Amino acid sequence: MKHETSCLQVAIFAPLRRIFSYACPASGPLPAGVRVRVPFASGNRIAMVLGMGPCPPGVEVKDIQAVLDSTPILDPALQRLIAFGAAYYQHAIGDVWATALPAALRKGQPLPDIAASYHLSAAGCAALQRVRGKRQRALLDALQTDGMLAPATLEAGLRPALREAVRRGWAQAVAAPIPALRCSNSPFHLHQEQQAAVAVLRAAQGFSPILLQGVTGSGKTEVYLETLRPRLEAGGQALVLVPEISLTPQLLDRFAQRFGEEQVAALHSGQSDGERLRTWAAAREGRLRVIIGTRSAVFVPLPRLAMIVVDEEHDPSFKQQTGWHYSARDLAIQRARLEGCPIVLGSATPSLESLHNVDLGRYRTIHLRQRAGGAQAPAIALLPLRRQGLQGGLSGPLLGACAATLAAGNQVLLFLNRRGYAPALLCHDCGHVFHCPRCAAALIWHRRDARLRCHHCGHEERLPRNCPQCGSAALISAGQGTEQLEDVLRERFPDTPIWRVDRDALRGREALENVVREVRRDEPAILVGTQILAKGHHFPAVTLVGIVNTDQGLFSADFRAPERLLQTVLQVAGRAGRAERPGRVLLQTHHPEHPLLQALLQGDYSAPAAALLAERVAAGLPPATALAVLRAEAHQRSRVEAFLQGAAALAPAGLEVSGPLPSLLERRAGFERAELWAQAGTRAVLQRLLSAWLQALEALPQARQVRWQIDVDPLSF
DNA sequence: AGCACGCCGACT
DNA sequence: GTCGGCGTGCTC
Ligand SMILES: [Zn+2]
Ligand SMILES: [Zn+2]
Repeated sequence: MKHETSCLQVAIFAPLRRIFSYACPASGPLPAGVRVRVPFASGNRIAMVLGMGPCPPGVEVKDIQAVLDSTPILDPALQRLIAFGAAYYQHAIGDVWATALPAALRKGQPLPDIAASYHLSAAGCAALQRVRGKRQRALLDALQTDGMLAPATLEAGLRPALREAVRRGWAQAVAAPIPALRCSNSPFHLHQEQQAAVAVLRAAQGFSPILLQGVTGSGKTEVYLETLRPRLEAGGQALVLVPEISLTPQLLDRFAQRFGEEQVAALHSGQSDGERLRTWAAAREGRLRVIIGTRSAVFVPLPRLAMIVVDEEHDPSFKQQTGWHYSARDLAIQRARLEGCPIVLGSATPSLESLHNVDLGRYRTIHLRQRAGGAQAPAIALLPLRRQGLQGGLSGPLLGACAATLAAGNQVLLFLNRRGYAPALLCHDCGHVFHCPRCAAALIWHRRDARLRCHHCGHEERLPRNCPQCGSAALISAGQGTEQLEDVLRERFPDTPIWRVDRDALRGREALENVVREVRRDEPAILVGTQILAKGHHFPAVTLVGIVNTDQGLFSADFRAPERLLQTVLQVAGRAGRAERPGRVLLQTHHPEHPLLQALLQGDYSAPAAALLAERVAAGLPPATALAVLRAEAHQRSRVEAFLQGAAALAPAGLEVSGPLPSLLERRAGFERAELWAQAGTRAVLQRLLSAWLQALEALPQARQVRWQIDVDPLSF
């Protein structure tokens, strides 16, 4: 029997809401943050050491199989961030660790020693004469000619050869020097607001969250660069988070030009495991000064972290939608708090959460209202739709405006957040609607490849010829998608190039870049697209923006829909126009009198956003209160119902629970889905109450009959 | 999450 | 008669 408090406490890299104990190794206790391989169930798994603790009573603990790290792979502040992330989002600690680490480390690969460079040893010189392997030969030659080689710069094919050469003693490790930082000066003259912003941001010390509200084209990136420069020159490192992979290349270019190619790196899920691991390890050793990355980059170790930037902080992509439902933006704020560094949240259309924090005095805020280069804000106007015939969802006036714009030699951008040809196909004779067999949703007609697809599960089928109900061949579509818009426009403007920009049209890596390059040639053209058009790329020759389906955002069951609409309209508007050719934005709507649209006409974000925030406060919704959703799914609706009823009954005093309510998508991939809403006055109180509640839920017998998960601060429903 | 065990449908 | 479908339960 082991001593009471002498067991290793370990988090298995799996979504298990418990900690497991193993015998303390004979060599002594291990520090928290070291990975181990442990026997588990019938096999073995990788796990993270959390510390020492009491041995479980009545269980024969096993010995660990291997210690994978000689020192903790994350510093104490990041370990605390992980612990916070598990506690706040009520998620299994082992899965949180696994999500936070690069895949290679999660799978148990060793942390590479990036600091080491290699040169040829005496034995290697001798071996040079007789070695025959092609790879080995090439490697030794390279070592001889270059004198010194860093694995990170070595072509991938030669890395195994290097490992082999080290093993045989032909190559010898030496600590490579960290390249010196050489900043170039800003090629721009900062306008007065930018200078003021930079002055405030440079002066920020310690934990200090600052919301940078800069209209599109106000030069936020230049403010980031100039703010970071002195901090980097003083030896610091910086973390820049962006919502999407597609936004990294442009930002990476700007940063590399200013701070040097070898000082800056991207980190995102589009990279290979090996590439991510090398970048991660180099950042950890202080060899990289700036990391630009998406969500999971918030966990990259940076020993001299001096500042965090979250760009486009309003973007919902910062919230992970599967597994551990964390918000990278919110964890970035927590990280800044734990590391005691300033954090800048930048956006032209800040989230109501951040605006609320400004109102409460938790964040400072800086405005950039001036556009660089004297560009004008686009004028916004409504196009009321009153019983007029629509052609493929486009009104006569909008088509007319398109024609006029093209005739003047300018470009048009039409925004419609719906892929496919039509969001539904139905029988003209009996009204039968084609539904997904596994989901409670209509199938989307993709006319280009004559298929019906479900956008919620993987289901797809050939376009049917007849109605399965009555046999009629008269099948008609309802509603419009981007494909249909494209067709209508081609017919109406046969001589104008039309670019469809959505996930279906953009097959392949470079597709978007190609379209952007073509469109920037400034010939008259029409861009039709989804969400993708709202992010990143600027189209200077676009002088007309049409929002085709405005009303989708006005009357949605999701209480965040109006906020999204407001942000999307202004973000899309920001893609267009330039100094000598200001843009204009037309919103098609059946509800021109709607207060949100009326407020939008001013072209400013602050006023309508403040109004939406006031509505949320009045309705007791986030960010005025804290919300979590408990979701459950099972093949039998009765099980879901029974679990959620049982859960509601167990809610601790103070936790306001409503439901069960059917989810917005009642059935997905054959699973019936429903949810409970749990609210509390503040996030801290919510966290405390949820912890108690979930502990009780785990003991609930009905819990084993369903798949359940908790989403704290949910963004989509 | 894996993985083993166990109990019912359509195959050699 | 088996092979394998996934529903259920467990992992220090
Ligand atoms: Zn029919
Ligand atoms: Zn489906």
